[in-house]
Amino acid sequence: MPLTKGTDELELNLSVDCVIFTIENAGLKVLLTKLLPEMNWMLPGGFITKRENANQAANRILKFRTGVENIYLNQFQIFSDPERFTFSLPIQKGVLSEEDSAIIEQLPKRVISIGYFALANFESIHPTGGVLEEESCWCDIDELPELEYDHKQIINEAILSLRKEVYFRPIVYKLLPEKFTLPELQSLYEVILGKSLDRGSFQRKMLRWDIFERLEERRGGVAHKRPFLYRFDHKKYQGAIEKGLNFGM
Amino acid sequence: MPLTKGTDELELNLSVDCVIFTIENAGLKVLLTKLLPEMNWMLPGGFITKRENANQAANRILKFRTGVENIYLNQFQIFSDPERFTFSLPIQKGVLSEEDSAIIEQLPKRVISIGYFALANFESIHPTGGVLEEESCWCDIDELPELEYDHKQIINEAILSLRKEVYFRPIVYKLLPEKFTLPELQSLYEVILGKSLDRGSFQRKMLRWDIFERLEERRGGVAHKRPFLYRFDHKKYQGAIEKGLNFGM
DNA sequence: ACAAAAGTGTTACGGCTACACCCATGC
DNA sequence: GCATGGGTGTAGCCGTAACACTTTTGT
Repeated sequence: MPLTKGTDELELNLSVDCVIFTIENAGLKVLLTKLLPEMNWMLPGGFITKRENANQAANRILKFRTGVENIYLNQFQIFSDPERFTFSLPIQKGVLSEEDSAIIEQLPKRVISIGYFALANFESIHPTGGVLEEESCWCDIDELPELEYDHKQIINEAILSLRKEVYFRPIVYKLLPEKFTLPELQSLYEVILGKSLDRGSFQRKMLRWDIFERLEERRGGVAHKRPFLYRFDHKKYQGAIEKGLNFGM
Repeated sequence: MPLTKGTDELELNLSVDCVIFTIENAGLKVLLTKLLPEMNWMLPGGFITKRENANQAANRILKFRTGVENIYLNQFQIFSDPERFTFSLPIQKGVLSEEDSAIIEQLPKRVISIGYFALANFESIHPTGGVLEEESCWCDIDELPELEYDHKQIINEAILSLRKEVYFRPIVYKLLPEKFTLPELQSLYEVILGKSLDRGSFQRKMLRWDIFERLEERRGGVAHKRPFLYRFDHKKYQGAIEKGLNFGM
């Protein structure tokens, strides 16, 4: 697959980079990709096309990388340093098509990037696609490798923004499957906020918000009391918003 | 003064627009400018140059428009609709220099803009400068005229962002002179949040935060008890931050 | 039976709201 | 003296943290 459908359809100095978060094994991970084996890991991203806005570009890239639509997306910052984009891709005959090489040589020296973060449920996502048969992996935020460009900075800013957002909006459930237990939700909050929470207080706080629907089912297969399953309830959430409820942690 | 110092120094599809807030007569105002009499009012803004990042551009524009440096600035959103920039400037011989006309004809059809809001103290600002001897005015946010491009939308988003920010960070003092009274601070909060607050509770909350230094002086010339003057204390603020104090309203 | 973890009850504390009261000032 | 508005005191409510206790399950 060629890098683009044709240079003239892209805004070559405007890109979008996505920090896609997920939870796996009680750890907060981000999706990284490697364009070529000789390059460092980087964030999934791409140029904005001439006929879409930044949100549309981010959604397109997310769908391309994860196969999932309607993921939670948040535009959190712009990275506009004149020197941030130092394109180190080795241009070798045989690795890139003639067309792609020509495109890369035409790229401007300066690209500003719009940073998005996304929340994805690990089970429902299958990182695929990407250009040039590239690799991709979920990487724990405490074990980031060397990254291309300023992508490490982008991830760090994304984590800060995620925390800030989580501190006053109940968005973390988007990292979980449709049905989840309160202990699972709590462990999620603990990972993201980086501190432990009291179980009793946490449960009561969540239930007082009254935005989750408690199901009849319980999670089985555990060597202790089986916890109830809950599901996010959009109607209840809207109602709570209208009442001016405060979701602060 | 010509529009630019030379087209090749600008990123012609990247602009910055500033929503500069101030308080006057107990009303929240924004600074608007008019490039030419035939045009609608618009936000102060400009293209990013090749050697600066977005923050530097916003600071440069702010200094140019207000004469003040180190104003509080917050990058709050990007406006990237492909159709948002429909340049309606009437190009007439005699109004624009040959050079400027040539520049405008070269402008790309699409410009994305990075939205900033700024908080300025009314007394210390003297809106000046601007190109083409243009007018400028402070306009109440409840009485906005027709605006060029999508600038009305940008202002509305800026107001929302300002409120959000104010709800959990004590930044409003930046709209006041160095020394201010608690009632002045309260009236500011009331204007921005759009609701009235209890005086007693408000004062105690502010004092509990312990980020303002109470001076010996009082505000005179009033037909009632003279209120104390306060000053924002950066050291105390840093201390409060480190203690994890919550500045929620 | 026992360990492990879910779920619930209880208490104490702190912040917030609402209202009352007192004080200082200019007219 | 009086109206105006700043400053402070207080009682009640509510959310929260902390901890103890009970319940349910798999081994």
